[in-house]
Order: sequence, then C-alpha cells, then structure tokens
Amino acid sequence: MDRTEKAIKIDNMRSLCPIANALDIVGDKWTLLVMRDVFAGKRTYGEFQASPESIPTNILADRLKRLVGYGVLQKIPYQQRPVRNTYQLTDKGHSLAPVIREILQWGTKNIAGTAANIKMDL
Amino acid sequence: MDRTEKAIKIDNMRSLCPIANALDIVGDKWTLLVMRDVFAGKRTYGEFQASPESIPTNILADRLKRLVGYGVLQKIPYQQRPVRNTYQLTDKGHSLAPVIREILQWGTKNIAGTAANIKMDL
DNA sequence: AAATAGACTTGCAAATAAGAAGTGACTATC
DNA sequence: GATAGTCACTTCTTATTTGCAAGTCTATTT
Repeated sequence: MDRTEKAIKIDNMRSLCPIANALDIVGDKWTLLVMRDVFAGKRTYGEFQASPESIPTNILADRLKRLVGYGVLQKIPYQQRPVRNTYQLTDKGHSLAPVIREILQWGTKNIAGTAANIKMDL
Repeated sequence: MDRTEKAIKIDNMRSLCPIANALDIVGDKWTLLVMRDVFAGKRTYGEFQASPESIPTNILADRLKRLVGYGVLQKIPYQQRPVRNTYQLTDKGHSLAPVIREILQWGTKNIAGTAANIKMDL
C-alpha cells in the first residue's frame, strides 16, 4: 500500500483473518456494486442511483458514508452554490480493482445470461 | 468454464450485470468465509463451525445449502452409519479461487492488524 | 412566487441474521 | 442396556438490516 495512506482500522474484528475483515467492509449486496459504478466512471449520487439495479436511496447514502469512512472513496465538491459532490477513488479504492475484475470474470463465466457490457477501468 | 458444467441460472436477476449477479450468490458476510475454509482444506460442518468467526449454525446450514444449490460445492458422504458428509469444491467452486485470493490480498494490505496465516489452495 | 433539481433523511413494514436451545441418528461407555 | 456423547442440523425468539415511499433542505431556473 501507498505508505502515505493509513491502513483501515476496524474495531471489534471478528477474527484476524484479512478475508473476514475485508468482507465486513465490502461483503454485502450493494457495496461492490457502487464501486463497480465508480470504476465505470460514475461520480455523483444521482448517477449511482440511476444504475439498473435501483439501489434504495437510504442504502446508497449509507454505503457511500461507509466507503468514505474507510477511506476507499473521498467526497470532493465539484461546485459551490449549490454544493455538489463527487465520490472519487482513493488509492485504497483503486486497489479494489482486481477484486472487482475477478468477480466480473467469475460471474460472466458462471452465471447464465449475464453480459459484461460496461467498460471499466479495471 | 468446463463445458460439462452448466452455468448458474438465477431467477429474478436484478440486472444483466455479472457483478450484480455474482454478488447475489457470494455477496454477503458469510458465504466467502465458508469458501475460504473449503480452500483451506476444511470439509465438514463441524470444521466450518469451529472457525474463529463463530458462524451461527443456522446461517451455516443455509449457506451450505445455497452453495450446493448453485453447484459451487457438492455434498459427498464419506461414511455410512452414521452418515457423515463432506462439502467439496466443484469446478465452479474452484474457479472462485482468484476472487478469494484478491480479497485476501486487499485485506492484508489495507486492513490493520490482519494476518494471512492460513494456508490455502488459491 | 412557484416549480425543479440534486442529495439526501425519515419512518415503517418486511426480510434476514444472531443466539440459544432442541432434535435425531448413531456410537461409546458404564 | 440405559446413559452420556457426538455430529449435523432444525426450530424458536429476538435483534438488526433492508426496501420502499415520502419528505426535507439548499439553491436554481422560469
């Protein structure tokens, strides 16, 4: 990891296993879908909401907050009056690319009727 | 994918995205932890239960049933009287190795205090 | 002044998870 | 041969999380 960046600190770790702890951050139905959208170039709340899976708005707000909290994304304003924000990848976020790439590959190969038609920076 | 194996068929797909569909199979707090154990050589219900994260027994039963249902694991008896089963990787299950490997790497690099001390066939 | 837009927040019912206890098949022990 | 023990679950109850609809807040556009 980039030495200027701090590692994520999780309290009440359920074990010392990196996989278990990673799953406590990204192991749910929506988090990696938001990350997929970020890797696909989406940046704003509205763009995430517009994705075909129709993430509930309260869940989206919660996931963005968590991802920012863990330092995987950063919230950066792109205009004042009214304030509008973008959510952008940090280095930690960027390093999730291989995880998403492998999930994409696994799904494409093993789940009938799926199509990887989004272009991503993976 | 091995051509002798059928692709997973999901009903009510939330989108055509391979990532979204893959997450509907493995995107939760426990499923990939069970898979980690399988890759670490664990085979029986009791061994999965004994892992340090203490998976609730009803959840374990549910996840094993789902994984078998999707053809990611197979339930194979290793003795009669009393019947005792093992859960073993199918080809579809085996092909999850890269996903787990990348999650393991990400967690190890980015989460403080984690240690990849289990040996896995990844 | 009223309507519109983007980014959320709130409230509540429904679904899922957690935790503890119980069951059934069989084996080993007293 | 009754009693205790093991393994692999199942059931029950409570707690937590999700999903959906509606509402709020700030600011702009008409």
